[in-house]
Amino acid sequence: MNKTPVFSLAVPSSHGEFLAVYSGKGLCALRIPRRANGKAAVRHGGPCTNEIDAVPAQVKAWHRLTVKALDKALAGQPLGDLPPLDISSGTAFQQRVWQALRGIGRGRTASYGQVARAAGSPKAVRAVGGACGANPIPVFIPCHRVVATTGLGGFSAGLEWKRRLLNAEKLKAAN
DNA sequence: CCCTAGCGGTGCT
DNA sequence: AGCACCGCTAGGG
Repeated sequence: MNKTPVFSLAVPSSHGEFLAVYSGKGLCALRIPRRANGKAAVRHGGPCTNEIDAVPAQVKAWHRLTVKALDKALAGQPLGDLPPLDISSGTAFQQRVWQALRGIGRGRTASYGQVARAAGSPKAVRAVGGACGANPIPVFIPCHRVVATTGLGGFSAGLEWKRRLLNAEKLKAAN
């Protein structure tokens, strides 16, 4: 059972503690804290099992980018440099969707149908919802920018978060 | 406004 | 293989 090492590191933020998970290829997951208000929170599934000094330099460098970018994101500002995003855990369809999500600019939104088209499966509208829900790197892969034609649509980490993220970047985009 | 049917991918038996 | 989910949507009362 010799598997690739994975490192989980906490990401402090103004709205609670996120958890970043790194594979050998880059950031492979970003967990949003339970509570939108960031008050209590921080019971993410697994503890940060890695001793800080056991973390390779490259992961540390990636983590610095993550911390900074998350801070920007919560402020609705451009993210700047990101670590490489390792989305290899997804199915082919999911990866296509996640890739398409990255094309939605900050402060903009797209419908599930638009994303389905962009991902090359125009009728897989509902499935896009599923792929968004399975997005392992929310915020950086902006699934929060996908909204239903009738309203907000859903968000696995809680609609408060979706609103907050959209709101933050909308205010900035309105400059 | 509230149905309803149709849709495609995913994860379970 | 089958089946029941769904972060959906367009169309029709």
